Amino acid sequence: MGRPPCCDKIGVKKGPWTPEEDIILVSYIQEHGPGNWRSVPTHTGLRRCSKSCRLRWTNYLRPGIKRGNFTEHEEKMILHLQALLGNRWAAIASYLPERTDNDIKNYWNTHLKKKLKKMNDSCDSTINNGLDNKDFSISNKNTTSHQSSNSSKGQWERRLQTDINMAKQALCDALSIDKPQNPTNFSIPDLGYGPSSSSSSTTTTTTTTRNTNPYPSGVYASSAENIARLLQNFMKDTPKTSVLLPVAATEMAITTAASSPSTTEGDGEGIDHSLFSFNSIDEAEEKPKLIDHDINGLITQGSLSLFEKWLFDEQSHDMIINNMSLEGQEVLF
DNA sequence: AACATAGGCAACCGCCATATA
DNA sequence: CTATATGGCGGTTGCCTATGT
Repeated sequence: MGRPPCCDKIGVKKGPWTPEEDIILVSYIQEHGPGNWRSVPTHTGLRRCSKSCRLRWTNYLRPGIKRGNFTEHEEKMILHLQALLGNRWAAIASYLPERTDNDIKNYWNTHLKKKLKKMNDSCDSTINNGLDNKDFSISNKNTTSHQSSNSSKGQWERRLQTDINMAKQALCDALSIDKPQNPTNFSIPDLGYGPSSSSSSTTTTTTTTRNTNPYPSGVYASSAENIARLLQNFMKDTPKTSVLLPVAATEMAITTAASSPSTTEGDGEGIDHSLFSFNSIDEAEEKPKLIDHDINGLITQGSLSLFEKWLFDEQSHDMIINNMSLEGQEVLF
């Protein structure tokens, strides 16, 4: 009955991953592609649970992951998406392909939550000084409700559904406007976002890329230097180690360090398993993820792209956030 | 300089939906 | 159809580092 166990729990190693383990995992995935995690520990000899391997790959080793400080734009997007989607970090991360859900979640918990709390506190004091807090903004409502540990999942889901429906309504309104090509002209009254008259001027380079398509073909190829960095650290940390460095991984480090990302697709099952052959795999995995999990059935694909454009447009974003009816705390940033 | 505390982050845990035998 | 494993996700923990006393 059922499937065989992925790994025996006995002898499974826990805790931080060593560079050696990372390299073994990376080279294995480079050869076989991500997925089929159950076979990873047995084939690599890693004494890790398959789940742990998958997590390590998706959260740290996967090419294209951007680490370090979040930009102001990313921060705004997270705030906005969190207000819209709640703590659905994977869904939020799908809009920030360079960031992992874990990263976003951590950033939210360590930075943004405090920031919001601060703002809410100041807002509360403002409200107590004369404003009626019955009709609080949607942003605050959502934030507090999603964060509230007491709120049931059912409530949360209903709220999310309401939010999405409102966004959908707003999109329908926007699409009936004369110039649907210009997503920044959306007005989202139900969300408390004021009408926009801002032009869709250019955004940052990364944003521009994502504006056109949230999942550009080269998104993972764009920064695989974390693998190279890993190898560098590995070399630095264990200069005398005689661990057999997989050829593929070495080539990859050299390739990523030296060359710009390849834009060619590569033969999915080819012999040349370059690092960038992951692109097609990841891309194929991520694209439907967004549509299936987030707004599927609510927004058509055409509308979705407009929605995303709107979402990714920094200008409109600034406007939106500034117009979020935060009842006396408009100045968020 | 030594200790205490707080913050950040990687990794684990547990649940759920889905796949599979 | 049932039982069980897998993959995915969000919540939480615990270690490490930075900062304060």
